[in-house]
Amino acid sequence: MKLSQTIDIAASDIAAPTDQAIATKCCPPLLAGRLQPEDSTLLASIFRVLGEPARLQILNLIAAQPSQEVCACELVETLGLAQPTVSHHLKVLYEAGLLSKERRGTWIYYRILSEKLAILREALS
Amino acid sequence: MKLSQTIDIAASDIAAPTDQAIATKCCPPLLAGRLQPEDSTLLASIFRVLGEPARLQILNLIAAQPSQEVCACELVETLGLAQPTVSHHLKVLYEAGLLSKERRGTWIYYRILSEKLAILREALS
DNA sequence: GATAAATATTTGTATTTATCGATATTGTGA
DNA sequence: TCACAATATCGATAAATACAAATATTTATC
Repeated sequence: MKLSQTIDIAASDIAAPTDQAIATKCCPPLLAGRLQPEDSTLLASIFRVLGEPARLQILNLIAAQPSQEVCACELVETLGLAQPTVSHHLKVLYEAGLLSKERRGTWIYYRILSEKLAILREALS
Repeated sequence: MKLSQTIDIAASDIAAPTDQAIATKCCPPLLAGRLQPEDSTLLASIFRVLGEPARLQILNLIAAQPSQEVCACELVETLGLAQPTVSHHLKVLYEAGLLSKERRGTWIYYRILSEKLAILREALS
């Protein structure tokens, strides 16, 4: 019998699920130096992920937990969105490198990857 | 005869052009405290503005100028986009409170409103 | 006022994306 | 293996938006 395993992986640490991968290091300065066109596309793709209220609420809900993590099932209840919709948003956040996922039995727990947020913060400095 | 006037106004300092106005103070903490649904919509609307490569390049171009400002005509040349498209992006940035505009004769110069960027940075902290 | 230049708006189209129902997949426990 | 629960994927639709051509507006200069 298989016991519950703990597998914690960030999307951007492994091979990207899609062709338009998002590099782990993508820290072009927005307000200093010259931003290359490719870098602007990369940065914009991350900001666009934050451009949805539901996704911001997901990040906020995770950050509000004492455990700093939340399982997908809780999100479905809290956000008032359909399960496929929540799953979609989690995937978008995950593939952007903003979340890590960790399976524990049937449940999957998501955590914030603060590195990516730090990159965005630096880009705004 | 009318001389060139200097009129420097930020979109969010005056009555909003559209119904979905963006408040000047909109600093709900993303990673601390509870984010209200309305706040998430407000924050997302600003992040969405940054979710376009052309708009990030506009901000970067302005920041790269020693004068910290740029006239719209330069942007059209540099970005390689049609003039209406650039005008549209400038309008989006302006109405989001990220840019201020200043008319000097025929030309209009745009500057970055760092306050809004600071709000976003705090939201990511 | 008339003309030319810079910027904004209008309008239409194509693309992207949020949403959800239906269905598939994965893991647990009996 | 079977049934159940959690999550992911598929397919379709509606809404948002980027883009540019055509046009309008604003401003400076004559």
